[in-house]
Amino acid sequence: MKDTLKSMILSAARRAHEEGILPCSDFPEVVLETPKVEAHGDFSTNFAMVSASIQKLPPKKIAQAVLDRLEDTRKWIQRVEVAGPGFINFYLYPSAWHPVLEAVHAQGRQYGAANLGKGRRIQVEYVSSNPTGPLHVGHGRGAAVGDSVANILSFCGYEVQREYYVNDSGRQIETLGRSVFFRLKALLGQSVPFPEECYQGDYIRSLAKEILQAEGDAIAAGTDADGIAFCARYAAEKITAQMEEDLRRFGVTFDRWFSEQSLYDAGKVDQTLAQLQAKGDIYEKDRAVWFRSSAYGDEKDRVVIRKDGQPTYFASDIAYHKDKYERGFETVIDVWGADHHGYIARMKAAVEALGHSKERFKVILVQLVNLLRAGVPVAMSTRAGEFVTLREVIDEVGKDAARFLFLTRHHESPLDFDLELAKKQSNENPVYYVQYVHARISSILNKGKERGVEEASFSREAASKLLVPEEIRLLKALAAYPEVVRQSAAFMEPHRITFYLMDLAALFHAYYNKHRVLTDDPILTRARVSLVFGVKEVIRNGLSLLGVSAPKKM
RNA sequence: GCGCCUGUAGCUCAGUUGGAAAGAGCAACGGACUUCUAAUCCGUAGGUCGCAGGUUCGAAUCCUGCCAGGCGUACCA
Repeated sequence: MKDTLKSMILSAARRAHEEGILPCSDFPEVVLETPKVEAHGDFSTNFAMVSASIQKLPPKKIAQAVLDRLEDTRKWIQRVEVAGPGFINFYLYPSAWHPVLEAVHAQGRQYGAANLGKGRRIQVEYVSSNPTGPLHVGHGRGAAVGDSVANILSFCGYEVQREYYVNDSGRQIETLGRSVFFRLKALLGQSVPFPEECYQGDYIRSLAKEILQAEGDAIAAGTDADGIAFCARYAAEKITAQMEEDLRRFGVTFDRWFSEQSLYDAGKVDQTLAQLQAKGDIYEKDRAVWFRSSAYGDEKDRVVIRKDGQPTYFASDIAYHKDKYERGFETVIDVWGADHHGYIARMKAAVEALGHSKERFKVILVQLVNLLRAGVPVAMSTRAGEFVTLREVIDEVGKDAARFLFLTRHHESPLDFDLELAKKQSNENPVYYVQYVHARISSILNKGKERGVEEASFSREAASKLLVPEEIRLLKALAAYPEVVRQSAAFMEPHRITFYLMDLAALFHAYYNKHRVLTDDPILTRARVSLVFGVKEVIRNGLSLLGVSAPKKM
């Protein structure tokens, strides 16, 4: 609809030019927007104001010239006016909105989909928490954002792969092994000191107990080094499996769990460093090996091999990203916690040094989550093993409420997550507000079916009965959905969907309270059933992009 | 010190990428259930968009400089 109006405006302007009223044949792109105030019409364009400097004419004069030459072949426009400093405002007939409903009915689950991606391959990597402890709330936000971005991109025509990078190598895994090993020793009755840098949480003791029961004798008989290595492998696998299960319950599943260790096993870290070395981007200084990231915009060079000979995390991360591009992804998206933002410049530098455009690497930074209970901050410290796990949050407030609340903020603003609020089944909790629309409409449709109303049918005759302002508002909102999805994909901002759904829900609840869907007039009833069915479809579609269910009953 | 993010109603936050008079929810106050789900709705009240300049027809939005908060600034990950 917008596109049709845009081309109407442009051809009117061209005619004005041919008639010699507008001197210049150069026209800006027509931007149509929905005014904030309903009194300013259904659509509005600043075309005349933007053209003013090119045409060297007052905006109002240009607007009038365009307005006089509009050819409304579809009979949509009830009234056009020049307003304010030179806006052209369009007031449409209710019938202009009826085709929207036809599109929603025809496209169903696909309504709102776009083909921005044109099948291009894109990878979203998210969560990627070290397998040294359980997932906590902060990871939950990253999971919700990453998963939703993946859903949205997939809905918009990208071929999306979801990946979890498992840091199953290096120092922190060794620390994990030692932590479990020392706890196990203690269980064996040996008094050993428990180093401060080791993980303190209770889950370490549980793991030690498990190993003791299964492999206790072998561990006791073997060397400490073997014992630590065994504990490390066992614990990392076990924790990874638990994370996978937690995420599954959170509605998040990955196409691939990518092991950091596998990069070393396949010699890919060495290969990658050799490639950079061949380009002259690697050098030795102070007995360590450095990557010349400052040549690619980073503030300084970075160590890739420490002087003790051990590669840094960054070294394998470069190899990992090289591997991603070799797997054929055109764009690679990493979802990181905001505390990693200092890492972006060096990773971008690495991507560029590997010969890929920086544009092909994007980072979504997700800000911290402050966990509250009834307004009081809940203390969290990973070191001390005091934290609220994602699993506890899911158990306490449910998957839907948690995922929805994580997406009620722009991902770059910090989020207060209140456990009590999340559990509240009231207006304070937006997830129920939106889901309630779906449940209410489902209920209406059931009642309608009992009375013999066909739910999914659309007819132009019936649709023409949709005339009250609340109905037009709903139709306009449905019409806006595809644009919201596109923007959400373009900016990788799922919260746009969340806010759209809350707005649509508000419009529906207002309509519901003012008008009855099932009336004595069969044609009007059919029209309204058809409308609310459309609303239900869009609510369900939107919620599914957020990974939230759309219940038929509440 | 430098870098990134954030400052919008009492609180929590949106703001269509530069548009018209600034938008919700919560909290406060007053109303609406014999009706398709009241987990809902209607109404009232609430603002120097951190501050100061600049860019132009027009700024919460872009630029510069301050102020405040968070995070980062490892041969940790």
